Amino acid sequence: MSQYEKYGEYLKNNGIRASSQRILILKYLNENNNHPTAGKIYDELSGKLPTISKATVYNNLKLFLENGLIKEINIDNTETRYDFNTEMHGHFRCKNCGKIFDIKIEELKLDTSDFSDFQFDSTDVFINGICPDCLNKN
Amino acid sequence: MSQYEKYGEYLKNNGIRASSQRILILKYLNENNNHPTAGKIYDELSGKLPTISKATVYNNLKLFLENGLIKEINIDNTETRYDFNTEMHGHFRCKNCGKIFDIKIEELKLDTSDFSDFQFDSTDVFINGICPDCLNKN
DNA sequence: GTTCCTGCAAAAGCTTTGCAGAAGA
DNA sequence: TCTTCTGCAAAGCTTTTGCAGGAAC
Repeated sequence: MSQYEKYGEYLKNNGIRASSQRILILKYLNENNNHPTAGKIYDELSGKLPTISKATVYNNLKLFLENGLIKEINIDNTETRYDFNTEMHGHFRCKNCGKIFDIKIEELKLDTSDFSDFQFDSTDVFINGICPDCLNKN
Repeated sequence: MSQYEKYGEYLKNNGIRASSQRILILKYLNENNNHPTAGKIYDELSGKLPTISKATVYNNLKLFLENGLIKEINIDNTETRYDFNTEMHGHFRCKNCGKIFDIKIEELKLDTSDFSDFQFDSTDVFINGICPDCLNKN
């Protein structure tokens, strides 16, 4: 089975029709752990499939998100980033250059005494700071 | 010293000129722990000071943020929320109604072995889920 | 008096939506 | 064949910017 077919199967197993656009978007997210924005994904895929539109990218990212295939990162207020990886990790964001680094979480304990009737779906940890490259420049 | 003068002093102590607009914005954030958006703050203040503009609200929120007077919450991708409180707590957001609740963090331990040369400025913990009110409705 | 701020309007992003034609099952 | 998706363009949001008049110090 080709890479292409593999992603198609994966989509169908999740109840999503397998269009070539969807396969390309999913493949990109899986192969590039760069926390890309929708715009970045669009720019990259335009090279391979020039007719693809931004609306398709946005609509399908939303669809993947609703089906739990990907994760949303709202560490920056101007644009949403996406992440294929689902294992528990935090995100460090450099205030200066905007680069994002994965950081492993060893332990997170919340006081849930007032939240017994709440349904918890996901937890995100965001760290803001400055990366070594930017520290050296200043 | 009046409430008004108190906020003015607070601003000056932080090297910021004390305009009536700035005092109102800061006062609103301090007295309302609702994690308001810029739009919400503008709407509320328009009642007291009809001539205030959205640009002023946005510009001053940015200014307060840069000076560490307030905190930014990017739990939702469509709009930025603000928080006067600086003590360490997480934010629970209901996926259904969008309401935000403060949640106390007992412990957070990160694996910083690969981050020794990074400067850490702030840490945010966001939890997504569904609140009891919305759970009961469905 | 000098500097900085406000308010207005317009612009600049990111994201969503309506609809006709095309592709998937 | 029937349903669903794509691509285009336009619209809808939040947020930022330029500039003349006004307020703070």
